[in-house]
Amino acid sequence: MSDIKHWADVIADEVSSQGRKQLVATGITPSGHIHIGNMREVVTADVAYRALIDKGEDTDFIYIADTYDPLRKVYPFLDESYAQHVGKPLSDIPCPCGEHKNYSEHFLEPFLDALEHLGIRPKVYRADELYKQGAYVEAIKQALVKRDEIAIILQKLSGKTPADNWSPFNPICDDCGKINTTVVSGFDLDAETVNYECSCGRSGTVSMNGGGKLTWRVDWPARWKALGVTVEPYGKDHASRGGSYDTGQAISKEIFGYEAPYPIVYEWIMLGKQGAMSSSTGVVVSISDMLKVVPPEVLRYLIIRTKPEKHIRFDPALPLLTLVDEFERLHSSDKATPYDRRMIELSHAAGLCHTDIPFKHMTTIYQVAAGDLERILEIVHRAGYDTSNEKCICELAYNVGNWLKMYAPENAKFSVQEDLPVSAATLNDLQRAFLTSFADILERSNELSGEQYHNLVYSSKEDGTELNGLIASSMGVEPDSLEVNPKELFKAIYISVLGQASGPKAGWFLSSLEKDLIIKRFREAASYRP
RNA sequence: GGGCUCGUAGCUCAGUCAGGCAGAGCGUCUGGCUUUUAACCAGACGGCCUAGGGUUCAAAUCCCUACGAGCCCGCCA
Repeated sequence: MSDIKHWADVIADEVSSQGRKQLVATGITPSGHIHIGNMREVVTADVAYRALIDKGEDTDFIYIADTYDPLRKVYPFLDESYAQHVGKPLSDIPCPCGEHKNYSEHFLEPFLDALEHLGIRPKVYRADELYKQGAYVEAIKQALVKRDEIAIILQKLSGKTPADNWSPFNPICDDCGKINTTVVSGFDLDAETVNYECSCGRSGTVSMNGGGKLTWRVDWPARWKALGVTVEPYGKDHASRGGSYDTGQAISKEIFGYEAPYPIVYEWIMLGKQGAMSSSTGVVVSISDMLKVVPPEVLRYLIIRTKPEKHIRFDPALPLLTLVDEFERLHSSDKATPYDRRMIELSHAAGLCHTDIPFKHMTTIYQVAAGDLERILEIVHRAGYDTSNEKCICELAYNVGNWLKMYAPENAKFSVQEDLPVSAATLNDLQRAFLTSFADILERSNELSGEQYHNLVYSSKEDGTELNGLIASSMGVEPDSLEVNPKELFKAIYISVLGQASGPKAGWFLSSLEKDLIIKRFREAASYRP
């Protein structure tokens, strides 16, 4: 099936047209921490953008931060002092940590930082600046003049009748600073001003250049026209009949005389079994947390591999490992189909840092080394991996360490048990004989290297070796008739040390433990009969 | 109540627009790698394409209905 196209290329095919400049737009309101759910919007837009560029279309990509939207309520992560700011534009509210220019910058900056990591580089606009620069003045004038027509469109499509005093423009009160408490009482097209009355008692006049903003359902189509947007992804919340895309499309065409952009409707990202990701329910994985755990390419891949209209079930625990694995496999596979290769291409982010060490394997190495970077490098080297790119290995180790700390399920972790695990009761005679004999030999030897441990275990099945002889005599049989399957012996090691049937590369693992502990534990396990 | 989107292997999903033998990865099982594990390689198992009806020579694909999942319809992304 080599003729399957990636959805982004299908979109690019559909929108591309001779000579017209394409503008992919995206936007998010920076009213709180921006999570992976929101990330879908920008990644979707970026992929559409890249697909258009790859088709040779003249295309730009912009991101508009809705910094002029009012604060809706005091979110759980805000303190009560923010009650006084509810209703004010985000860009006029103080920063929660005091280190940013204002409230919206506080959330925007880390987000823009994450975009950089993901290789997403749109031209960034801030709504408050656009309004202040006058980018919306024409639209504001038309909207005010055609207020009634817009009201009819809204009524007809959404079924809601706007109130008598409704206006497409919301002035910002120059006394209380709020934008959702004012009522328009008049306007002057030549002076480019709007008169209002505020529920705080104030009545005044504001400029169309930043003195207020269009209400969302009008703001959106106004933006399409003002900036020339031709493609825009948006969440399915806008997609239902009578929703804001529907009304926006009509307003754009009938009021502003502009064809609405090509819509890309995307579904939500569901978090594990907990349902949709949403800041209000607290079901959230922030982008910065995710970037601590996985390379940016994988994050992009997560979003890119699924068509926008399907929801993505995202689980940062074990399934995340599978995802990373799948990505790495595709990345280095020589059997990748053109479709696979296209996905890899579209997943490409900034500063590609690639090692040939699988993420999953690193979880073992990391735990054996107890997170110690030098030991990790040592193990990696010993295992025969390419260690020339130390920085990438460290990055991977950093991701893995965070994953283990933040999301790893218990069964992906292992730790040396403080006491003899009760599962030692299941050990058979051969395993017991092996553990005793192994301990005996260890007692008489010096510290062993990982490889020596490894070889020592395997020597058990070879006639004439010390271990083989000890096991045979311990079991009271002739060495000739002794049948040893090393697999069983490894199991015995894991059970007595970890309480699990399997574990990391045994030799290297043992060498990371205290020799005395091994001897003591093996003897306990061998004689444990509850 | 009205609307939007989705339902394909145990799991995650391609394939649906343009009807033409039911696909991939993961997991599982089996075997291989005579240094064998949570590494690697090969093979196998695995499906009433949610259900029912319709159109058609031919339907996972198009149409209708039902069921299931998620979301929107509070001008609020």
